[in-house]
Amino acid sequence: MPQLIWHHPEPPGRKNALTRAAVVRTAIEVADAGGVAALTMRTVADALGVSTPMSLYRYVLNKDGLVDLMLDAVSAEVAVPAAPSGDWRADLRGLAISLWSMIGRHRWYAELVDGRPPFGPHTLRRAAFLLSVLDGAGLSPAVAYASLLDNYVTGTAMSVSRELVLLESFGIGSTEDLQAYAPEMADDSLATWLADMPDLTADGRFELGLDCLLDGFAQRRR
Amino acid sequence: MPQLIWHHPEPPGRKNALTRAAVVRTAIEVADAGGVAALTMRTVADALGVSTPMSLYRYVLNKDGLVDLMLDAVSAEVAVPAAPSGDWRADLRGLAISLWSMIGRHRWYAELVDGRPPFGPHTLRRAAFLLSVLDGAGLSPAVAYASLLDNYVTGTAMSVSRELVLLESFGIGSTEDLQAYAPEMADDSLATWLADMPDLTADGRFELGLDCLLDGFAQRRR
DNA sequence: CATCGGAATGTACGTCGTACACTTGAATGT
DNA sequence: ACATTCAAGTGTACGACGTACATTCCGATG
Repeated sequence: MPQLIWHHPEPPGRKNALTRAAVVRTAIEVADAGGVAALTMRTVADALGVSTPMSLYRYVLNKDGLVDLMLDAVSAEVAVPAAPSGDWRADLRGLAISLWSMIGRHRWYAELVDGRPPFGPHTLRRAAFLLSVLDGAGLSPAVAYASLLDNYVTGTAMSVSRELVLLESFGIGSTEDLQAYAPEMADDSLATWLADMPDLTADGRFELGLDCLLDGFAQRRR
Repeated sequence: MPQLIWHHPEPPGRKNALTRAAVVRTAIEVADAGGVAALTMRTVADALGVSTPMSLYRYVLNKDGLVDLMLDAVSAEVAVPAAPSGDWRADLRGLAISLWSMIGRHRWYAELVDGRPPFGPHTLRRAAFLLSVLDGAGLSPAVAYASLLDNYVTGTAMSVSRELVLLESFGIGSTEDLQAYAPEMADDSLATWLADMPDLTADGRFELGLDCLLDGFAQRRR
C-alpha cells in the first residue's frame, strides 16, 4: 500500500537548508515552464542548485509525493468562498471558471490531477464547498454532479493543453499543413474544420460547454 | 518535425513474417490486460514471441506510431452510421455512447488519445459524421460542439479509469479506509461522499452528464 | 575541542525508448 | 543447382528516468 505525503510532515531543519515549500515552488516553476515532460527529479534538483536529485527525497518522500504537493499548492489558487451565496448557478460557474483559469496558469495540473488521490487540504476544502452548493441547489446525488463538473473542467483543459503541444510539435499552423498530414481531410465537411477555428478561443469553447452543462443541471433540480 | 505512421505504408513481407496488423493486435491485447503502464515495446515483443523490441520498429516506425495505429484500430469499433438519421440528438447520443462503450473495453484509449494527432482513417471518418450531424442540427460552429462532446466522453473516461486504478492501488474499499487516508473528510458534508456512492455507476454518471450536455445543445440550435 | 546526527552527495541498479551494427535465411538471377 | 542479394530478425549499447543505499560533510551541542 503506497504511502501518502500527507502523513509525512516536513522534517525539522537545522540551518538554512532546503524547504519543502521551496522544493514544491521550484517544481511548479519547472513544470510551468517545460510541461510535464520537463518535471524530473533531476531538473528540479538542478533548478534548486542542489547537485543530486536524492536531496529532494528527504522533503517530498518520492515523486508522487512531490506531485501531490504541487497539485494541492496550485489548488490553493482557486477561490473558494466561505459559504454558498444562495445563487447556486453563479457559485458553480465561479468555481469552475476559477479552476479553469488556474489550470491556464499551470497546464500540467490537468494531466496530473487524475493520477493521484485528491486528499490534499486545499483540494478537500474546495470539494466540500462544491458539494454543499450542489446540496443546497437540490442536485443530488451531489457527488455525481460534482464529478461531472470537475471532469468537464479538467477534461477540457487536458484536451486543450495536449492540443497546444501537438500544434507546436507538429508545426501545424495553416490549412495546408493540416492537409499535408491528413490528405483525406480535404474532402467532405472536414474542410470546414479550420474555417471555423479562428474565432474559437479555448476560453470560448470552455464557457460554452460549461453553460450547456449548467443548463442541464437546472432542468434536474428538485 | 515528427513523422506520422500514416505516411509509412507497411513494408512488403517476403515470407511468413510479422505483420503490422499482428503487432497492433498484440499491443492492444497487452494494453487491455495491463493498462498503459504495461504497454512497452519489450512487452509487446515478448507477447509476439520475437526476441527483441527492435523487430517491431520495422512495422510501426516507433512507439508513437504504434499508439496511433492502436488508437485508430479500436476507433473502428465505434459504430458510425452512413448518414445522419434526421434525429440529431439520437445520433449524437448514439455516437457518444458507442465511443464510451468502446473505451470501456479499452481503457487505455482515453489516456492516449489526446496525446496524438487524430489523423487516423477511422478517426477521421467518425469526425466527419459527427460534424455533419451537428451541421444538420443547426449547431454551429460545429467544431466547437464536436470537441465539447468528444472531450466530455474522453475526459469522463479518463477520470473513471484513473479512479479505478487509484481505488485498486490504494485499496480503498470502505469509509474507514478513506478516513485513514484523509482524516479531515470525517467532518462537514464530505462525510456524505461515500454514502451516495453505492448506486452511482460510472455508466450512470456518464449518461447523466451526456444528457445535461445535450440539453444545453438543444437550447442553442438555430 | 570532541562528538553526534541531520543534510547533502555519489554511486549504482533496473526500466524505458531506440540508434546502429550485425546475422541469417528465403527469394532471385543465371 | 548454385551463388548472390537483401529484407527480417537479433544483439548490444546509450542516455534518461525514478530511486535504493552507503558515504561524506558540517553546524550545533556536550
